[in-house]
Amino acid sequence: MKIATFNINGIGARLPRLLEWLAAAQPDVACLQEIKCQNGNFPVPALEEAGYHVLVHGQKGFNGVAILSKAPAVEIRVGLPGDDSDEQSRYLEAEIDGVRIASIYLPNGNPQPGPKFDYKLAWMARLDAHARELWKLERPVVLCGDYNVIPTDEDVYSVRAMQDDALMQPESRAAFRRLVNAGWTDAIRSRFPSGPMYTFWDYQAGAWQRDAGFRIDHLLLSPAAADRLLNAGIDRHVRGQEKASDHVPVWVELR
DNA sequence: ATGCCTATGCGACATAGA
Repeated sequence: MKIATFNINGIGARLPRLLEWLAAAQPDVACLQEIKCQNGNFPVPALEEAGYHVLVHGQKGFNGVAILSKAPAVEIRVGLPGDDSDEQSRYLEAEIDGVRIASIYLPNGNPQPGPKFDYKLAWMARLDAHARELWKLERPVVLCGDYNVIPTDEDVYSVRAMQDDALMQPESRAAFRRLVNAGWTDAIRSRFPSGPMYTFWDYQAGAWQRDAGFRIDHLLLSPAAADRLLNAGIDRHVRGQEKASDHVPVWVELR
């Protein structure tokens, strides 16, 4: 079972690239982030024609997450619990082939300090609380998405260039560590323990050409899922295509 | 110190991203 996460940065601009990647990579499940459209404008027919069931949690203009699956999916949760006043579409959870899977678009948090950074940290605390509930299921769970956290200095092309960014503030990293250290497996670091494993390259200043990237898209596996881990990888080549997203797909294969 | 680029929207620039 191949499960992927892909921040597509706008479905309107990315549909051709997404369809090409689905056809080539053949994921059983694809968790998407930043679809940037309302539910009614998501191209469900084109994706169904490509062989996928579709769950969408959209929003006009910004944010928005979706889950595509070859097998039928049961929608478990729309939106992250813990704050009824939160109207941003950043969390969608489904049960697919006996695996609980979440598509996560964690707030960026810039500029910091400020209200956006406060929202990021509050959102991470809510995610941590919900992850602990999922943990209690003692079943295969995959929490995947754009976490907007650079976990360590090894995950960024330049610590100095990014030192004031919300993505690698000590508070952001501590919150991510608190989540992972509860017992989740960071799939990419499990497979590739060291070295740069970037998942994002900015559109600006030739970041892709000079490999000025960082690792912010993650798949966290519960013990029952980690026991089934066969392989993990990053589809770097996607970033070099015309009209590419600034993120690339990251995936795991479970037995 | 800032912009660099890209996507979206009741567009003709502003906002958000990271």
